[in-house]
Amino acid sequence: MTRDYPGAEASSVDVVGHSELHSQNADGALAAALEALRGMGERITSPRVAVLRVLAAEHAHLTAEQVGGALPDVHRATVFRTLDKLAALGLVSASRMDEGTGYHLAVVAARHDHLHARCQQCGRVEALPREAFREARDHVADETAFRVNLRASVLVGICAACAASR
Amino acid sequence: MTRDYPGAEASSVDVVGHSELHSQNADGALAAALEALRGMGERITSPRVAVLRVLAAEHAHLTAEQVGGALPDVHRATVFRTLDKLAALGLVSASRMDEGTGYHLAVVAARHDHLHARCQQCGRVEALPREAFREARDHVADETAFRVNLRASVLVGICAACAASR
DNA sequence: ATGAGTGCAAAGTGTTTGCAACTAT
DNA sequence: ATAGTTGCAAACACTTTGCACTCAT
Repeated sequence: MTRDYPGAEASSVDVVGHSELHSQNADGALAAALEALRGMGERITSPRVAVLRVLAAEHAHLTAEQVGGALPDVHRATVFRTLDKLAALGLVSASRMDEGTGYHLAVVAARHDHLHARCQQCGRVEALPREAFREARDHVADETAFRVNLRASVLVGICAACAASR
Repeated sequence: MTRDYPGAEASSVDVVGHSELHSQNADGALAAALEALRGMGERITSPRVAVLRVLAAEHAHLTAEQVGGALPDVHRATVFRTLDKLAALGLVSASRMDEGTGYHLAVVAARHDHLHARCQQCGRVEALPREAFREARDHVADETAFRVNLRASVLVGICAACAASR
């Protein structure tokens, strides 16, 4: 489940302190995403490549505006349509954040098996180990019958950097 | 900390299966909120009373649109301004949900010491016991230095009703 | 060649703001 | 009386849509 696409050689990572790692694998992830796109019979167009490249380069969740801002030559409407499509195809995962909908490459997300956490102060989204919350989730499921979906949830808090600077 | 305002007589509640309970205390909570408003030297106006009444009646998080929809005689701009103000005063708590910003009475939130969970299917927000997640939060804080703020977080999952109906 | 995908412009949403009238204090 | 609030309308930012054209297949 972890190595099911090319360019996944550096798989065993700790979930936090990840940011550097992604630039290393960015093109691998990009290639993988394009491969997947092609495999699904979808067309490889320059806007799609561009959007995927942006998402592959940044680990953080990016809003449509941020993606569009990084790609001045791609029309905004196309950015929205492309992100929607990629999300529908399952290639990127979308989650609602304070600033709008945030997108990032699903392969990256799946590989990390993480949980999203957004810093209330700086707004950055980072990844937390999901296992830590599994027990709590199961406990809650037993007690209340509500089944928490950790993958889809976004926790909120204060990141290490912001905690340090105050 | 739990009984610090009038109308809080039914305090010891399990956090789930709460919906009925709120209608009982709705006017108590409303009175408390108005009392607090007054105490802060704020003016008691009919839009404010109306908005608070709506929030006191419904336990679920309501969006500005829902509140406004319930109050056709209050101008939308006023609904937004009122909710903003009440949130700034700390009388209502605001959290970003899929459908926009959700608001509910802070006194209710504080009393319940809960954690928000939104059903991916029906969209309803319910409360989960917060304690279940404390350990996980502390564990994550030790390991990653990210301090999860459970009060501000909104988990996502499938509620009991939706899980049953499929 | 041909239909999916794109760019553009225009229309929707949901939210905010300037200002005159109003009203709780 | 008077400062804080409201209603209105207009502005806003973000997202979606209709349509003609382009380009990957």
